[in-house]
Amino acid sequence: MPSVAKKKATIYDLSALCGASASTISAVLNGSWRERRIKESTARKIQQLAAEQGYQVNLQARGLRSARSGLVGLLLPVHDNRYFSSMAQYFQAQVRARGQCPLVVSGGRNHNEERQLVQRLISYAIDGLLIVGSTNPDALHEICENAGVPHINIDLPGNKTASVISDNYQGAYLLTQAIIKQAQYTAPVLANEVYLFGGHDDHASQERIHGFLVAKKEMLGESNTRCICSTGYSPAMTEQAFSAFYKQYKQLPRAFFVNSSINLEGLLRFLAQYPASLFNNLVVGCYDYDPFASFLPFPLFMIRQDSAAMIARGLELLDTQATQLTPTIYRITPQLVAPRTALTGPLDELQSPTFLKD
Amino acid sequence: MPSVAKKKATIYDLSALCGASASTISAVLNGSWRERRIKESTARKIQQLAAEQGYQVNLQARGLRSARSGLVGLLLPVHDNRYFSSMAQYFQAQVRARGQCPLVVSGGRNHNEERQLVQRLISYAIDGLLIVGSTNPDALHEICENAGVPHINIDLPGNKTASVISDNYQGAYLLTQAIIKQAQYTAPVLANEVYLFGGHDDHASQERIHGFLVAKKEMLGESNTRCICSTGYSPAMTEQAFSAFYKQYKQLPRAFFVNSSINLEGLLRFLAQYPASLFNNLVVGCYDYDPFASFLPFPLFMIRQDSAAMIARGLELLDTQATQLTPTIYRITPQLVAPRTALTGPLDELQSPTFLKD
DNA sequence: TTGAAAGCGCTAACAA
DNA sequence: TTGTTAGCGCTTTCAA
Repeated sequence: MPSVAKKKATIYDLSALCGASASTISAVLNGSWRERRIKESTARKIQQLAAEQGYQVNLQARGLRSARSGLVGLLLPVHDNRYFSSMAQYFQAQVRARGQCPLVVSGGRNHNEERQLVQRLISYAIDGLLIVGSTNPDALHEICENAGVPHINIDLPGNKTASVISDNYQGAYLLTQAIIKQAQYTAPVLANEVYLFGGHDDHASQERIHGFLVAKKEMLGESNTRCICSTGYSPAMTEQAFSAFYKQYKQLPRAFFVNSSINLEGLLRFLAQYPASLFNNLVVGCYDYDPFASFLPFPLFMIRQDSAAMIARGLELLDTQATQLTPTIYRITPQLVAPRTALTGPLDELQSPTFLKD
Repeated sequence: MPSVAKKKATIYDLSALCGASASTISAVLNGSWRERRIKESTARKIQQLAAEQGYQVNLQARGLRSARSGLVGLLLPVHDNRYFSSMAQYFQAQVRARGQCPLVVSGGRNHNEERQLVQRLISYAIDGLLIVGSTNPDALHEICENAGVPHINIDLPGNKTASVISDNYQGAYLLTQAIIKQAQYTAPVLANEVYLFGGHDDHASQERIHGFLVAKKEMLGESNTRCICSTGYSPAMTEQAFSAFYKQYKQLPRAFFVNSSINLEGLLRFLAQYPASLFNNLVVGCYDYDPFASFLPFPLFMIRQDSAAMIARGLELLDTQATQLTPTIYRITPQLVAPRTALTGPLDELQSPTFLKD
């Protein structure tokens, strides 16, 4: 660097410049000056001086002294996904509005990685943590609990602290009804022609499978097989699942339910290997919403989970967190989205940027 | 909390427990013990003790003392976008691999917000910052420079520090060629039937417009109008742009180039208002890649920018940052993606999670 | 090979 | 209404 970085001003520098003591400066600059009964005029003077000098608090020092950092953590499974990244978007806005700083990390659905990240965040003295979609939230709970860090589970519930989740049963029920009805427009549908792809051993999947089975039974009666194909949480593994199915049955099911947009991506990888004309009559449901997916060339019903509400509720709960014997699970109602629907999202709430003028 | 958080162990607690001094403990626990010529056996002993006691460094204290935090910042325009969120994904992985902690924030393309965020990050003593897609990177440069924080521009270049950008001219040239060729399969194409939607006054847009115009001229000759429609950076504004075009011409262009996936979302909002059959012959190019968009029911060519390479180069440069009179701009070649193509992404590099077993 | 001591920049009692 | 003082938990000379 050419102009070597000027050493940053401290409250002592300001103190030397204006004669007030460091503690007065501190109080003025951190907003506690009214309680400290500091004269309005001194406060103004100091604020002006600070501005002139380009003073910036050292938040590490403040955090060290006060044992809180102003950082609020969001632990996601992955960034690269519309559902989770919209959570990040809302989280960032809401945390900033509270005057804190968002710290968004992703653990790649790897439990070890998640543990390490949480440890790390705690080492930075985060003031709170939202844990999204962890497959072992209770282990993370122990870590947070030991460190006295308030934390809430989002999307996948735990048994040790409050959780905010999508109403997976309800969403799956609606989604299943929708795809069956759609398939029935073409021809009557049999119970064993409707499948679910996904279904791991986590809570969300259980509930979705339940909703799927109930809706199916109500509309089509009992089937002799469960019609559930396990995929993984990656596009590649999902592609394999579809390939395997296709190899065995020489076709895809009349209608099927896909557990998330990540799985849906796997379906596309599968489809890409064949001419588009081969799968003309697909009817698909996806438990996730993606604006582009909604316009795919087959009827695709989706569920949009209300990530704004989930984040808002999660942040609220961080403040009120009282440990209960049986921690509450808050269910947030998701929305069924018909094919060819372009919903608005978090980006629509951004301020109009300056280039609007032209 | 029921079991009130045990006060966290400090190096002094460990010191009391094992008789070694705080400075010895410190050296052992931060890895500098070999240089300090501490006996292997004492080191082992202390490490074991620390593990037993569940000791965790206080990174605020370490940071305060050593004037670095181990935090590396990534400032994005928005989270909720495949291009930027894939950057976040790669960034997180690479920063973690370097033993540091990623701090991803988004400024919503609002310059004030960006300034505040950068100030904030600096207050946390970040060790470096990648500035992605800022419309005024040079103003942010001043702030970082004053604080002595190494920083690199990504995606949109600045004049004050090195920048890593997509080769926008080349990408736009290829994309334009592709959509014109595609449209020509149906019938000959005139120069004024091919449009570009997007085009703000930033560097990337300029270069893309240039590539678009050159490719068009080469293939179709000069046209009497420029065929460029300004949209904003939001889906809503883009929808308006398409509506306005449609109102005026009663149709969309034979082939057109859309500046980003955010603009493409605006196109879908427009399309959603009409029956699908009305726009059967669209040929579209999008300067961004989205796996779902690739399977839309019209030929959609896309450009995938190499976010992995951009982030990797950016992080490399952070280490070597020497201010130059004319800071270098590194261009990263993007990839033309044919319709119906499902590329792999950052999620494919994640470790296989444990539930693979079933 | 280790320990003692000073101090990073801030906040919060306690005095004045 | 303001100043003095003692740390927060760590790193880093300097001594031993």
